[in-house]
Amino acid sequence: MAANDKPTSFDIAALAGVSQPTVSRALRGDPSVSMSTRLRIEAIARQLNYTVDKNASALRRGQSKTLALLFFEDAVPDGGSINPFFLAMLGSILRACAARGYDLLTSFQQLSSDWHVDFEDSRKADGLILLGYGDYALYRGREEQLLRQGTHFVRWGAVAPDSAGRTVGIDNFRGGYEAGRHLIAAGRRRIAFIGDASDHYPEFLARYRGLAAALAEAEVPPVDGLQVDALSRGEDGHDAIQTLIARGANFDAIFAASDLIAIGAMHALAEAGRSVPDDVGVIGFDDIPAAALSQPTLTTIAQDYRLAGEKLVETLIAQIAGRPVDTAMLPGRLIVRGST
Amino acid sequence: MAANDKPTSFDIAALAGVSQPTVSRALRGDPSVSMSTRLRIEAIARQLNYTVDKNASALRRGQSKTLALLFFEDAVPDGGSINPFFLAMLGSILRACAARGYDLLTSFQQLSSDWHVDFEDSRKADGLILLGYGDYALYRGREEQLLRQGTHFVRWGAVAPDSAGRTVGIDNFRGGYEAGRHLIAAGRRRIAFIGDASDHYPEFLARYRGLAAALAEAEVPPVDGLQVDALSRGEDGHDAIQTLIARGANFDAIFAASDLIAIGAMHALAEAGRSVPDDVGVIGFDDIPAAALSQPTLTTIAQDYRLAGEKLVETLIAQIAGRPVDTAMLPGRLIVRGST
DNA sequence: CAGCAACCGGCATACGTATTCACCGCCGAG
DNA sequence: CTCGGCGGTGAATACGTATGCCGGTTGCTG
Repeated sequence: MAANDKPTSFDIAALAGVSQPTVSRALRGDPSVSMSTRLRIEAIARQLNYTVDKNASALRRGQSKTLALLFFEDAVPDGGSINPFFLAMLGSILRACAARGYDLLTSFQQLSSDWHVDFEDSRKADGLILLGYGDYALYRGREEQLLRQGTHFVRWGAVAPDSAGRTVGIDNFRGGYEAGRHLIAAGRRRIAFIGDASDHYPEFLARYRGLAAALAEAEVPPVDGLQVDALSRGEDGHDAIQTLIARGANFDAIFAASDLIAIGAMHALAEAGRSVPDDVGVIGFDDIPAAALSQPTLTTIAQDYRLAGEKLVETLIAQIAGRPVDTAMLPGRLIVRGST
Repeated sequence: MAANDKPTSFDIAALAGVSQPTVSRALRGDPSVSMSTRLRIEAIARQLNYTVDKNASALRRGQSKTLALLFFEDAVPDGGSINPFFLAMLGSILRACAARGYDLLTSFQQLSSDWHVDFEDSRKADGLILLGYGDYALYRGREEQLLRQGTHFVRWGAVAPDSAGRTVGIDNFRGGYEAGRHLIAAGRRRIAFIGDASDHYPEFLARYRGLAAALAEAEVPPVDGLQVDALSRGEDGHDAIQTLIARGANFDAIFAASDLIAIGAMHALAEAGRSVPDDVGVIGFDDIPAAALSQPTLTTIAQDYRLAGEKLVETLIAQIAGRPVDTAMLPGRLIVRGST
């Protein structure tokens, strides 16, 4: 070994007086290596600062102990920032991976782009985690391609019955229902929903349906004209409120499909001179960090991103290992703050 | 090739009637392959959905076309969330990597832990990006180890003269100075600084010194007792304000070392019945997304994370390629919003 | 004392790509 | 006509690890 090269298992072997395969076995904890040999090898390895060459290892074993995280964004203005909720998920996914000895590759994808999905193809990753709100129709097709190729993946999103074991998501319907109940219990009767309620965004749609169910249950008569489309940015929420007001809509509460929308909406309400929560109650969805920082602080349905990341990783790894997996539906949790 | 296996360069070669090395050369754009052969090979590769096995490629070439991003956190409460500013940086780093054909591995590190810094050691990455506020003393030593090992890395942080080419950072002193000038121009005279001003956090310290310089320049007499330590969380800012008030300190403006701190501080001010910006002006640092969403919206010194990510990646890649690099100092930009 | 099992560990090789070197044929110059 | 050169390609091999298979040693049993 030249003094400057990274040591290889051959170097260790030479120093330990054994063969290279024995080094490999010893370091991987193979029981067919005696304790004393293992200890000797480990000591030398530590001393030389040896680490397994993951490329060679991955090449030989056919798996890389790496997962890839793909963020999707609908139309990213090029400097645009990512929805904080997904960033929070990133954190918990990272931890879950680390706990299981996996590394994580991260990547952005435009929904419209080709996502060559090079990662598993090129064997850099053993599986894919798909994350992002976005027009469902757009990646429906890609997903089928992944299935055809036998790629391992899990998606965060609306849990559909047809994607068994490949989706982990929150119970959006239930979340919407809880939000509705909370507002109704607070005496609100004319509740507006801000968010796309088409099947292009199945998660938002489920939240809307949950709200509708709560209203029906409480026998609150539905009011027309209280739903406004909005995607996920704060500006969208802001604009939606202006639309409502321009329509002359009469509302005493807002259920926003995401916290970003809700916060944008609160700004618009403040500009319009409506007080939150006195005139209008506002509830969001996600529980992003900014929800606790806004003024007033935002009541919301928290998605447990810690559990979510955990579940995503666990499900994916099980799938890779060929273990049976079942679709996971996680609970949302109502967090009452100042806005209601 | 068994029908179900991923195709290799040998499969392409057989179909194209050439040898495997020719396939490798053709796909890598080596000019020694004739145009007609190249086109034939490319067509077949596309048809078979062939992608280069990155593990084999990395093993053979000794580089992986992958960078690793290491987040540092001082003391992470296990579910804790990451400073949004760094998450924003993550986004821009991702884009910069993608633009240059690099993948990005992401990882958390506790400052106290061993960061075996396995990534470059184990050849999964060609270089490291170090990101995080944190007690400088704690990773000083590790950095020297990296240098000894010849690891390629760049750090985001205070640009020190002794770490030539390995640090990219914002001009914290200048940022603090601008913040001070802005507050003074607004008629503030008793400006409190919230943030650690010891050399354990050189970035915060530089911001503080910038403020001091602005005060001196304007011949505003310094006031004692207007600096309170705070790390980076919102609660720290909140507590710091309470400390100030408990001290009976008389202040008309706050310069917080980070936006999170500033937002926490604004909450504490609201609780204490002080109006922002009427009674107290508040300015932060970073320009995290929540700064535009808080109420009132927060005046701050923006760090251009887009440029920052770009610079980090560019510097690191240059270093890997053996090109000379120089330390980069980026400008901050004052963004005036509602809090001043 | 022979036979056998359990235990350890070595030999050979496979993983898929990139690169070095050698080779062949062809063309133009001398 | 010969030779040098060059464009284009193939053969061989290296990268570092993991693993199937097999052989040797030890200790125990009958």
